[in-house]
Amino acid sequence: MDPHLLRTYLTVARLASFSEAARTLGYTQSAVSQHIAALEADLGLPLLTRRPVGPTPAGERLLEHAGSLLLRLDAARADLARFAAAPRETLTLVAAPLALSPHALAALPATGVTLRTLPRDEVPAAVATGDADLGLVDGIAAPSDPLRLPDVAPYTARRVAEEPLAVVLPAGHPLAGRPGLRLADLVDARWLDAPGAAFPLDRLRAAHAGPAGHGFRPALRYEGTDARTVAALAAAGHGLALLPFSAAAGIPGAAAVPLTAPRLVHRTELLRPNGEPTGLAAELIARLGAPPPATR
Amino acid sequence: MDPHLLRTYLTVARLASFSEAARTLGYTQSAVSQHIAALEADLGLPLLTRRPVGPTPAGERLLEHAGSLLLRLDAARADLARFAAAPRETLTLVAAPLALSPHALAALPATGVTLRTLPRDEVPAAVATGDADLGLVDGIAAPSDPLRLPDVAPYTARRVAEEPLAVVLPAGHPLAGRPGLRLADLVDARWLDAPGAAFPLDRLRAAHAGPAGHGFRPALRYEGTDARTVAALAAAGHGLALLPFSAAAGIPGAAAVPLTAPRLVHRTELLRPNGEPTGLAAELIARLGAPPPATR
DNA sequence: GTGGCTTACGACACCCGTAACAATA
DNA sequence: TATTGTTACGGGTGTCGTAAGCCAC
Repeated sequence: MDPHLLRTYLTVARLASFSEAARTLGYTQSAVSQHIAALEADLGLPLLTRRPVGPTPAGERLLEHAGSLLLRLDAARADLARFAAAPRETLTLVAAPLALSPHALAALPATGVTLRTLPRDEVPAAVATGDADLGLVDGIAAPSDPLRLPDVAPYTARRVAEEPLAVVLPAGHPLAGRPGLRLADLVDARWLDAPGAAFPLDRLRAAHAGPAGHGFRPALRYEGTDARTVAALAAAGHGLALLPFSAAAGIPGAAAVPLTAPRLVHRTELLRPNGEPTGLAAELIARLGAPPPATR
Repeated sequence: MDPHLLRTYLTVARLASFSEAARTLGYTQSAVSQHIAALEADLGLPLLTRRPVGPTPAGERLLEHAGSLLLRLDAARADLARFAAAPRETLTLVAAPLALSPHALAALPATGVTLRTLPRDEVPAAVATGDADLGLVDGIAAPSDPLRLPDVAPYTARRVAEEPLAVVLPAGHPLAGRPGLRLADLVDARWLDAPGAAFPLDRLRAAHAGPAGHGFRPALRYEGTDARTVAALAAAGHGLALLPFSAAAGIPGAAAVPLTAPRLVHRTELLRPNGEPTGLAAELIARLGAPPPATR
């Protein structure tokens, strides 16, 4: 189970072709063929069907492991590389779309920071592999509960902000006048399916904690990352949306009704590699700073 | 960053000796020396001090990564090996001490099961690496909240039981008569430090969610895994203990007072490798079975 | 001087590329 | 027959063990 072999296996499975994978990796087809053969011999199992090329059941299983394995390997190398490198003048901050609260934006220093936004679940990996120095992620959690983040590497997460959640509905909606709404009352409604900008619907199903599987039927799907667009879509009656209150308020034609039950908040956390932060990173951490850190 | 090199690095760091590591791994000292040199050359950093042998700061960092990396590698290999192996007649179940509720014990089939108990945080690794086929872990969580388990490998966790928590105090204790107790009122008390049988004290500090760091001062330390002993120690006045109600009740000289705030339960989950369970495992899962599974 | 890590060197295995082969569409 | 994966073979690289050096106690 040499990482090289895993990497070629992953590439072959992704591209569904030995020759394409060879081109991508800078090997000959022959070498790729030998890699796969070696892996199959090592594990004693066929991993790929040939012609057409695709993973066998065992291969599917290996795919689940190989990705995170290689990711962690990259993360380890990047973490050690940071140790050797001289402290840099500039710094990259990646953020999930909804993690950029006005407060966070105001806290950015004038110069030296590059900001990039990424889908929510790619942020931890970006920080782990050193693609970014710091990351802002958001999510739904019980008040003062840490987010559940994938542990692709040992990093430190620190609370940056918590704010209430709001359900966005058209201003004319029968429930729009309510002072608060309960998730349980909205299980059967149509919801905007906007995993990039709002939250994946199965996240809502999990939060609802009812009998799993059903409810929260998807209406229109939106693949962008702009929360304002989601709110506007909700205002136009394309489906409900759950957003942090600050992102939901002030949309023309929309009503933002606080979510009262279950007791959940929109939380954002700052991710950074373990260890002492360098100059500019330390400054940014302090500016965004908030309560005590929790290492994982 | 060949896994072999990581393995020898880990061994050398653990044993603080090149020659000992060589004996353990079946290499010569020379080979070990070359491994370390190769790793240091690859990363461009010194990882170990010689004479005495110990990790440098960068080496410390690598240790954090290397362990889980190799664990995941083992887990992947074990998972694939299961695919090749014939379904077995016998099955190993590992359980954390407090995860064995009377209900769970009653559900075990008459034959074919080997039961082993392990410290709480070794259970997921045991299931991942195939040392065990199924695992029972317990922990403290908000009602109907899944446990926070380390994701050493892709496995499936399924709720088996939830029950209230109780504070155990001596029968004569001033608070013993109360109908319920709040964790906040007990921050300044002395607590038994019994991470094996009860819960690590920093777990309590986290649950309390107050200003981190202090509170829940440790009294006597108990390193065994017997909950009954912990309860008896609490009865004898050696410090408070938090236990699942069923484990806390019925101890002579002890009062078990339900914990009322924060709203927490003792939850136990069944861990199994992803994929279709085989015959005997499927039976056990069904017997212990409860509500819907959640894959991670 | 002894124990323990490093370096030099040689044998062997492994890995990749070239090239001939096989199988599928 | 064209394309794509497999197999055979040869050269280069890497890895391990033996043995000699080096350094600290």
